Amino acid sequence: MPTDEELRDDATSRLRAAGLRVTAPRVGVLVALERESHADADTVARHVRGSLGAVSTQAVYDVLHALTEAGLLRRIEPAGSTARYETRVGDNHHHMICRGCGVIVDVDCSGLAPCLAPAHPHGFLLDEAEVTFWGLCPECQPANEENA
Amino acid sequence: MPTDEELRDDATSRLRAAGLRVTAPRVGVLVALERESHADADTVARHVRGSLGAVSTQAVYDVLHALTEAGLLRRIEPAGSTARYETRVGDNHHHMICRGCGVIVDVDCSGLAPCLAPAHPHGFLLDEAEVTFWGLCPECQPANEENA
DNA sequence: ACGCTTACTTGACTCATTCCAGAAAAGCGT
DNA sequence: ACGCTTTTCTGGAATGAGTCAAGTAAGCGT
Repeated sequence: MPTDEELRDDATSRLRAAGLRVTAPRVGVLVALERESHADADTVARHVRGSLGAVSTQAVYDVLHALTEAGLLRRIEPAGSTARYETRVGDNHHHMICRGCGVIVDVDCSGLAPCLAPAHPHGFLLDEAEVTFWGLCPECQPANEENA
Repeated sequence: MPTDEELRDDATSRLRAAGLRVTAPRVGVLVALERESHADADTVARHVRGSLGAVSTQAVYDVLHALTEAGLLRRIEPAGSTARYETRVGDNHHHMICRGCGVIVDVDCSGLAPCLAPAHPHGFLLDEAEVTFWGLCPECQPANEENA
């Protein structure tokens, strides 16, 4: 478990590497998402406020957009949920989402070539295959069986 | 191209088979989605009003929910778009979405077993793998190249 | 045809997110 | 350290998809 300082330093490096100014809200957002991946804008805002004090909602949305634009964040929009963000970018990994508690877990792509080539592309020029697995996490499986 | 009457009869049968009451808005919604698949609630409402006259927005939402619940419709929520509906249910097909014009095209699953089994399920009990292909449709490819 | 039950209407309302605009603050190259 | 430029703040308002609630209308089994 890295310290907050390590996370802040790392976030700072990434911001500079992307040619962006290093500001407290930006670093805070990156640290918050390292601590809790797949958080929504509101959750990120609460994390950032917890460590930095007052930060406007506006600033949080601005930062999330700017960092997503710069490729430092990836935005995902699972069905039935608000937009969520993660710091893991650059690889085309996928997600498993629990229908019970909503938890989102990263899944490596495992290089499934078939997933990138549908049987009939109909002339489409594809650049991404987004895969979302739906099911029940270990926590929610027993609870669900009892209800059934 | 089936006639409206054929579509209405077919929709009526499906409603009865599902044990649902046959009402004008319900039949209208099913016919609308046969005519234009992957339409959002607003588009469905406009179609239905075009053929039935006044139908409340609420009724459209109620019908879409009820029919989705009953398994007569499938709801998809692509990132950056509102919820969309289609009448093709029962098979686990996927979608290709054009980043240019937003058009959605069905893609057969082609039985890609790997897509249903991630490398590390982390104890999840999965019931669905949702695949969305992103790219440019044939129409939007030239336009995009010119801009580049 | 009757009446129970389900569906539809109306209108107010929530929620995430965006936009607006001016002022204040802060980063960073020199 | 200075000053230009970008970012953030205040805070108010608007948007658009979707929901809630209570009354009215309509389907359908008898």
